[in-house]
Amino acid sequence: MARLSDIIEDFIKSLLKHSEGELQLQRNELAEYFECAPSQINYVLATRFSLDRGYYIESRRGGGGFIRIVQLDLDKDDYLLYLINSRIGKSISEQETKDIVTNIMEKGIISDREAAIIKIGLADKTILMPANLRGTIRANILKAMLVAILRARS
Amino acid sequence: MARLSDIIEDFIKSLLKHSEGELQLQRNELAEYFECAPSQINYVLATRFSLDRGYYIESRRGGGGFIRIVQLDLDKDDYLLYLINSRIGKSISEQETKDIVTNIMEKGIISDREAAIIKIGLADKTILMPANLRGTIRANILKAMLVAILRARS
DNA sequence: ATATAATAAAGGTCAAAGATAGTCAAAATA
DNA sequence: TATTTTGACTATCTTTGACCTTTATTATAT
Repeated sequence: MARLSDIIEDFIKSLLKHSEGELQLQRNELAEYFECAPSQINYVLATRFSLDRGYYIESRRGGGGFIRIVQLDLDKDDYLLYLINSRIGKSISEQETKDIVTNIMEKGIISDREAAIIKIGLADKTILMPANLRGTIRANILKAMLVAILRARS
Repeated sequence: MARLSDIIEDFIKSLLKHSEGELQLQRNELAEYFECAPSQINYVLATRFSLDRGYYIESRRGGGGFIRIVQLDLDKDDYLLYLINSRIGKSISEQETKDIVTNIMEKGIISDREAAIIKIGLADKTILMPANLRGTIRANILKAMLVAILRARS
């Protein structure tokens, strides 16, 4: 028996195909269509449309609320993708971050100013948290920012 | 399904475009035009034409009363300093951050891509910490990034 | 004519109700 | 055991309406 989550995944992917990699839908509507709990939609999004898999989710609550799924334009040997999926991991130090950011600047992927913004924002001095948390926070933010760069390129 | 508040927002913005950044209107008239409660106009003004978004509202009650919406045009460096030294403070929400960042983008202080990097990096979803810490972390990072922008320009 | 009181004509505030989406952990299933 | 499904509870955003405040105009008294 095919799992419902997989069916929903396929459904969303077929919608994405017909909409140029960007799609907006309503959680409750979709849940009703598949006769499942609304939170199952969140489960599908979290497990099948994660950053690691090349998707980015935005949403809004309240009247007229929605969920937007953006399919990132993935080039298999994209260096940014490697950073996001393999290099950065769960936690990263300030020095490693600086090295990575300087590197993508030198490659011409980001500007001097973008590099400066990211480096100062993710410095130890800026993230005033216990060291163990700091590395995690930094990794999450850095990965998210690289996604923004990936997205802005196409 | 489209939010009425967004429609009213767009309407006001199109009026502003044709009137050089300053506009006077009557609350009840507008409410009647959109068939909504007059207080919804206040809601739109408060959420879409806030200071953070670069607008200033004046009004007057009684006979001949009006609401005036002024699109602010500020000195870039002064505004950045104001944000860093007064506006942001110890903690700031995701929505306020988005408003501010969108505003400085519209003013030409940062690029689209820089705005996207900052907004995605400082989203609730990115900083996965208890809500109280999140606001503090965000405020510190945002201020640091604005400093980088201030330094990199001029 | 002048001061004052009543009325009308705006706009403001706030909280409740309505509309979505998110989280988390227990229960079910593979 | 790991993954999936469900549901109770939470968070956020929008819409509405009852009640409040301010300003202008008109009526009244002196």
